[in-house]
Amino acid sequence: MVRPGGRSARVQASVHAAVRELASEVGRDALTVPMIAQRAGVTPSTVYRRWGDLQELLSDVAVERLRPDTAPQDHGTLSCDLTAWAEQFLDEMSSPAGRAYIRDALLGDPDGGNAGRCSAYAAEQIGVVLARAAGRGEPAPGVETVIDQVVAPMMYRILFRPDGLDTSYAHRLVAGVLTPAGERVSPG
Amino acid sequence: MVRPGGRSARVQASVHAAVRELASEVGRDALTVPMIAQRAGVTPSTVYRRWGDLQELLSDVAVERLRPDTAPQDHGTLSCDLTAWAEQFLDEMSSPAGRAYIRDALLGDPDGGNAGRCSAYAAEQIGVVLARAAGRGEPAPGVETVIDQVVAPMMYRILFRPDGLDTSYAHRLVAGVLTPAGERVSPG
DNA sequence: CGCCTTAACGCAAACAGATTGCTTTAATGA
DNA sequence: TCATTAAAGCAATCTGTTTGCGTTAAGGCG
Repeated sequence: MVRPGGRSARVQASVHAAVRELASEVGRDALTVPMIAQRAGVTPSTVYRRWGDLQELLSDVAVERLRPDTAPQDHGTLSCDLTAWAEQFLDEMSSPAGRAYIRDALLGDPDGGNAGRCSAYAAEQIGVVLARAAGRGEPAPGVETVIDQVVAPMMYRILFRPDGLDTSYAHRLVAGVLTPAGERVSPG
Repeated sequence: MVRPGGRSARVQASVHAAVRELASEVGRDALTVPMIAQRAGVTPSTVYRRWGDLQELLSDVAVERLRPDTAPQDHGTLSCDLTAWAEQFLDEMSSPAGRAYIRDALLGDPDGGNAGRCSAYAAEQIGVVLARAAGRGEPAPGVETVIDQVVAPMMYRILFRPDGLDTSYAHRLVAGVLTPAGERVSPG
């Protein structure tokens, strides 16, 4: 029996808000469960019983913040749409805050559900862009292809090689996935 | 003034060994610093002073275990070499143990140094394979291209979508990076 | 509308891991 | 061998975590 409404919902909202507030006040690394509980007007045991530990709570909050709040903008062509989306994605995700959210989402995630949700967000956004292109009659790759050739390389570098990432890298990846291979140049 | 030898080295080796032993005995999630310290014949404060916290210690150990112990085998052609390497990489990294190591390496890694080291290991192995191909006179892509189109997609799926990964996925990725784009099929 | 069941929360005590000042050991260089 | 000092040991303290039990209130039902 799950109880999604009423007091439980208020506690969840209050705790999430407390995490966001305190993270911006004292910094993410200084967060503790008792501190969050006090700000949320809740006892620590409530947090531990619901989320298990600090990492799972942070993972929960991170996934919410990584959820796109709006559909990708329509620039008229697949190339422009994908480029703009990739540019924004890289920009947001490679920032210190973005990297912290990604790490948190991956971290406190025993069953992989939160990570899967993050990936689903990106896939959904890309799906919108590609469906739009199909509606225009433009030839377009599949969602999985874009994930493999655009999202995955950006995410890999964000996580494993944070240095030297810039807009032109996103541009090269998008160009690569849209360009017939003969004319392609190395994205390195 | 750093002291890499003598007692410090013994403590480091002893603690690392304790982590590996205990991880296989009681499971990674049950590890605690006091437990590790006792097994290593060391006081907890020593571990905290040297590694900061449990996550950084586990990150340290994880990176060591992710280091390849041998050069990629030579199968005679670039295609075979890369395929075999990618297959083994995916196999090792997508296992529960492999995923735990990757997560640990990413996790307790404030400055990104450990994650960078992991990426460098892969780049080095790929570099060997590609240099071998060049020695044979085979045409070969650059290391960065292979990382973008083979390593990154595998790692992305290991971290964000652990389901449905198999050998054929690695094969498709390698085929994709070695095949002139006109004849390419979608890797999805 | 009010009662019943029980999930979820509050409280507080007990526990365990993390931190720190001070002392002691031993690695390095002269 | 001696002087220096990084690193380890020890122990007290502090803070975060866990848990048993009583209380509150959400959701279901007559």
